[in-house]
Amino acid sequence: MAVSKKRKTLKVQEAGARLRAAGLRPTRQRVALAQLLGAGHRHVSAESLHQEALKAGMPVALATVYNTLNQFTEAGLLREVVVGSGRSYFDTNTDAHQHFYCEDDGSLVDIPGKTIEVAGVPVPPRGMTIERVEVVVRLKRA
Amino acid sequence: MAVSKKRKTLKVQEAGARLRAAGLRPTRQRVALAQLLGAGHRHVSAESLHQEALKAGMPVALATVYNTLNQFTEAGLLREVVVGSGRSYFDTNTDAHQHFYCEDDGSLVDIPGKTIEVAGVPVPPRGMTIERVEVVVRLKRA
DNA sequence: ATTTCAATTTGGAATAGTTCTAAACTGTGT
DNA sequence: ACACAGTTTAGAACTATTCCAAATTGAAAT
Ligand SMILES: [Mn+2]
Ligand SMILES: [Mn+2]
Ligand SMILES: [Zn+2]
Ligand SMILES: [Zn+2]
Repeated sequence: MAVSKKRKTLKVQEAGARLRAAGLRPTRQRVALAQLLGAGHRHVSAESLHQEALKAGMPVALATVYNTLNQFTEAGLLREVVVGSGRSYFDTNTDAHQHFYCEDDGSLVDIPGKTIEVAGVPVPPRGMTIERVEVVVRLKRA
Repeated sequence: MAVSKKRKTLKVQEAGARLRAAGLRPTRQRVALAQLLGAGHRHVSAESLHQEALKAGMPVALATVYNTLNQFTEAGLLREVVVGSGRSYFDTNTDAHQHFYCEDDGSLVDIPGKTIEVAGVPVPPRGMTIERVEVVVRLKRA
């Protein structure tokens, strides 16, 4: 029998609370997406999250998924990871950590926060501040 | 008076030689682009290089610029730097070095090769090899 | 020099990811 | 219940890039 994996989701109540805490109105759609994103560390694309919501019986427009992911990112609930032209992921883990990225299959794998050490980052040009030091370890099939 | 900056270009002869050395047929278009790219370290987008070629009186189709940049990259003459969804630059400096990237204006600035030190890169997942460790220092206007 | 043909170029169509628009809807305060 | 700013939505629009099939061309062979 084809056992369909069921991902653990947050309770509506908790998702709503997180949204309010971030200053976002807990609409039906935002709560649904927050529920899907809320449990565990995940890397999603707008398209993949959209599919997931539909399958979970929570219909949401793709435009809303984009809006929501951007709002969550601005609110600090998500982090955006850019790996290739046109391929950008949203990461539910907002702590400092890095990624393996495999160009062949587009997969993104976490490297725990304390693993990689970056030293010697120079002072930024006048009038600029460092927002983040991003390390992506690009992989190829051996 | 508006002094139009004239960028130094390679001689046709030398551009041709580089192409042959890389196993690429020195067509008129490829020679023209190689001339523009050949002198000094540069960061170009397909669109910016296309404009530059037109202004220099070397008409080339945009599709050809894309083809050529990709071929040059495969041949090891260029390196591709991905900074944001849809924004990818080609770098004439293929040596190991890193970049400052300013999201506000899309500018890319070199960080010399030996400046940043990355330690603790973990062993890649089974069946994969590390192709490159990419460090991008993301900046915001202060 | 002429011939030949695979490699290359080209303009336009096609694609993919994302944002925009303006009308419909809904959460929240009164 | 009412009002309205905030939100959602379908579809159009946009941007960067690749694909296509026809025309051109570099270089090798005669
Ligand atoms: Mn964004
Ligand atoms: Mn490419
Ligand atoms: Zn991650
Ligand atoms: Zn560079």
